[in-house]
Amino acid sequence: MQDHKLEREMREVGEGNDNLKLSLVRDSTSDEESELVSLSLGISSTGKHEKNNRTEKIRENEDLKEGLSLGLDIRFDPSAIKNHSTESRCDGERKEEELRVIWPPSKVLKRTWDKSEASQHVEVKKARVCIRARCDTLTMNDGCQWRKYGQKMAKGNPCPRAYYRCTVSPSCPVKKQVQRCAEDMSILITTYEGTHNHPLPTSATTIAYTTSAAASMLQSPSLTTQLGLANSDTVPLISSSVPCNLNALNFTSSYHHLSKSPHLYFHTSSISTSNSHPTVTLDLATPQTSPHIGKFTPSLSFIPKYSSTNVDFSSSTFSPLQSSMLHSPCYGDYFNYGGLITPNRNHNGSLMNTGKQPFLGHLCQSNHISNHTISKQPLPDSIVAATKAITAAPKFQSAILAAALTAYAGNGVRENHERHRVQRMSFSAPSAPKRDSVIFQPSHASKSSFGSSSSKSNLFLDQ
DNA sequence: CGAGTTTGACCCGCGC
DNA sequence: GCGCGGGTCAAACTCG
Repeated sequence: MQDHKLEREMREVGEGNDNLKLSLVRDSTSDEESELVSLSLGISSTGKHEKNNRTEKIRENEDLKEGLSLGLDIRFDPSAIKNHSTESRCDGERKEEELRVIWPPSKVLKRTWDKSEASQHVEVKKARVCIRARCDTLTMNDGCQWRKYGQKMAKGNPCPRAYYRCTVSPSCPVKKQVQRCAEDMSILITTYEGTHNHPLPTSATTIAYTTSAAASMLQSPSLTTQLGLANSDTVPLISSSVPCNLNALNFTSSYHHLSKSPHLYFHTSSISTSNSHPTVTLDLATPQTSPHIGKFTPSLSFIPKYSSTNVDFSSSTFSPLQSSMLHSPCYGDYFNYGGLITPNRNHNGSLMNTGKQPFLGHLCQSNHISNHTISKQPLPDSIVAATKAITAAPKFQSAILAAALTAYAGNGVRENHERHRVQRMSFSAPSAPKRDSVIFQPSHASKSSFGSSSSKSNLFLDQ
């Protein structure tokens, strides 16, 4: 019930802005299946803690009644959206503020780095989300600000593991580990742990949403039972094909009537509970053939709200993730489909480049991406430049990542979507010679794609 | 000079 | 109990 309300309000938010079309649709069946979603923390993979988990599950289900609850003790506050829908929808800053996800801590935290307090967060510490993605930079730009506090050589990997803390708030306990994959140095393995206890920029919430959603899946006893995680195995979700109804991951944009399948298939992800930290791994770097769509799976489905033959993002229905991602002040600067590409700036007006990647100076000048340019007039120079701008954007990688993660959730409903007019944004398989390529591939009516790499960027247009 | 990074030392949990 | 490895601390260093 509340989900439907949220859905309606989210859509209203989108319709209030010409460039923002939201479509958060909860399937009518999801009310039933939401019972299967447990957001309990500190899930144990073994049966001996099952009793505790059950207690936690009951507690968490009670929490669910109060609002959408994400894993890792994250609370999604629908009231913020409600407020948004009832107030001004034109004020960009206000929208940004209101669309920020407030993640209140389970308790007010002082700096949790000291050991005495760290012990109080053992449970929170247990759930981790590991993201494997091809990335040429030192770290993925996920929208958050991080401070490196350590580096260590890990056994069996020639590449050092770096430790970062979130510095958005001095009391934020969130940490991440970054390490290159030993087998493939182009793959960056980022492991997130903990819960932000402060408002996040929208661009950061994309990752936070998805990782926490994945964590919530990990923490679902029902799911773990289905997957046989009680045996402390790593379970490839691609082979399990277990329907995963994730409240948090169910942000896949769709029309209500299309959203009949609440099933999510994580084709290249896995859950591991073999160590002290139950970890869900979202593998965005491994190409795999999906039984559902027959090609590399990370693809993002869009349903054009209006008949669209262009790559018109503003007229497509995005999930909240996608919308916030693409229309946030951060992305908006780069992803301003009809506007000037300028570097991101943080709240203080200073340049945001948390990943330390150098901005491409020329890209900060007068490169434009317009709907018209993208969809109608292939202009190689400007397009290439624009593509570079997009891919050089400090937040873009997180956009890609979030979109890809969202895409996982979207795969389950794709089959339905494709009976209709579906625009699809897909992320190319790394089998391509160039890495980090991104393909926006609207199906049927139109097709266009961005491609980029560390060495060269290309934009392919195919009307 | 302040903020962020580097890096060796230290702590702690776990397996043997 | 011991050793190993992961994780963290904090002084030194770098950079803007």
